[in-house]
Amino acid sequence: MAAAAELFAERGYDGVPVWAIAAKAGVNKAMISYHFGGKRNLYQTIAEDAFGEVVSRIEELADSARPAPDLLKDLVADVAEVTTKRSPHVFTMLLREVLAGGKRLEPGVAGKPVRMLAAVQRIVERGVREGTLRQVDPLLTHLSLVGSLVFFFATERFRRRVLKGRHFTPPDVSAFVRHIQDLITHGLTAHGEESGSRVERHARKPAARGGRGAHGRSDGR
Amino acid sequence: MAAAAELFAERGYDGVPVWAIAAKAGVNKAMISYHFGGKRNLYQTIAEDAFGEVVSRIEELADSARPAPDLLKDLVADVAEVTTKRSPHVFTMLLREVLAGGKRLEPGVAGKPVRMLAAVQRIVERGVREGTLRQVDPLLTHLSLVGSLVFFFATERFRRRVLKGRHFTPPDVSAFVRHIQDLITHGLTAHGEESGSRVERHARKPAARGGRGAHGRSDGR
DNA sequence: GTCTATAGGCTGATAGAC
DNA sequence: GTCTATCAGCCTATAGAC
Repeated sequence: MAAAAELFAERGYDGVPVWAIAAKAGVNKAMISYHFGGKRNLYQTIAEDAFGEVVSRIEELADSARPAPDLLKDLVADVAEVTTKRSPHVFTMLLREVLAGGKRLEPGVAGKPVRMLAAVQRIVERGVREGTLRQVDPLLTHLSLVGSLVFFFATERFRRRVLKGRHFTPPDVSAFVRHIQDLITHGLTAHGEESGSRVERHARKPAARGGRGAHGRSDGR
Repeated sequence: MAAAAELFAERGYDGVPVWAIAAKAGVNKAMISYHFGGKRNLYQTIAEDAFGEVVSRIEELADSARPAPDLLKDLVADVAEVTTKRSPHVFTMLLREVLAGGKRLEPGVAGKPVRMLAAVQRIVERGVREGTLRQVDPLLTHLSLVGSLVFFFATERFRRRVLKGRHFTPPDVSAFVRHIQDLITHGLTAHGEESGSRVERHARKPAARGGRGAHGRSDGR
C-alpha cells in the first residue's frame, strides 16, 4: 500500500501500471489482484485510509470549544503532522481527486473533502460570531487556508527537484507551518480592531489535549 | 486545443484517449496526429501556450516599481482574469504538472513554474526591503499566496459539482479575489507597525496601467 | 486535408501449476 | 498463498484511399 500510494501520488492512477507497484513492493503482480481485488480496489483502500485520518483529525478540532484562531493554528500543525509522520502522500492524492472532480471515488470517500470543508467552515463561523476572527467569509477562508496547505504539501516533491541548487531556503515544513500560523494571526484574527489601541496578541489557552509536541503548536511558538 | 485542454485538465494526460479529444472537437482522430504531431505534442503546445500567458503577466508585474502590496493585489486580479477570460484550465494543468514533478514536460515549459516563483519572490523581497511588507519569508509567502490561488482556480469544477444544493455561497471568483487581496492587506502589509498608532490602510496609488476593469483591481475596491 | 482500417504495443485480470 | 503464462481490451500512430 505504501508503494502504491507513492506511485499513485507521483504519476496519477492512470499513469501507474500494476507491475510498477508490484515491483516497488517486491511482490508478484498477481498478488495485487488476489489481496486487494484489483488495481481500482487497491486505490480505493489507500484513499479511504489516508483521507479518513485527515478528516477525523479536523472534525475533532472542529468539535472543540477553544478559541477559533487557536483551532485554526492547531489545524495547520495537525495537517503537517499527518502528512509528515503518517501518510506522506495524502494531499497529493487528495488534490488529484479534487482535480478530477471526485469521479473516480465511491461516494463515501468522495464526501471526505466536503467534510473537511464543512468542519473548517464551522470553526471560522464560530470565530466570526464570537469576535475572535475578523468578519471573513467562512467558505473563502477555508479555501485560502486549506488551499495553501494542500498546495504546499502536495508539491513538496516538485520543489525538492527544481529548487536544487537555485534557491536559498529548502522548503522546511515547520517554517511553513509557522508562516501560515503567522498569517492567521495577522490576517484573520480580530486583534483589537474595536478598541482604538495597539495591536496585541490574543490570550493564550493551555492546550486542550496534552503536549503532543507537534511542529508549530499554536501555543508553542 | 480548447477541447483537449478541458479534457486534460479534467482527467489528466493519461486519462484522455485521443478519440475523446477528437469527438469533443468534432474532428477525426487522425487529424490530431496530422496537425499536431501526436498526442504528446498537442499537450505540449497547449501547456506552453497557457503557462506562457501566466508567466509573462506575472513577470511584467515583477518588473514594475510600484509598491509591493499593490503588485501582489494586481497579481491576484491578473491571475483571475487569465483563468476566467483566456484559458480556464491553465491552473488545473499547471497543478497536475507540478504534482508530477514536471517530468512530462520539455525543460523549457517545465521551467515556467519556477519563473513564476522567482517573480513573486522578487516582489516580496523588494516589499520587505522597502518596508511596505512585514518581514515575511519570500518563498513561503509565494507558496501560501500562489498556493491559495492555484488551488482555488484548479478546484472550481469540483466545487461546482459537490456544493450543488448544500452550501450557501456559490464559489464566486470576484469575491475570492477580494478575499485574498484583503488577506494581503491584513496579513502581509506593514501597516503602521513601527508607529504605535492605530492600524491604517496603506496609501492608494493611481493604477499604473489604465483602467482595465479587472475583477478586483487593488485600487478598485 | 480528411477519413477508414489496421498494425503494434501496453495493460489489467486470471487460469492453472505448484 | 504465490507464481508463470496468456488472453482480451484499449490505446496511439499511421498507411493508404479519396
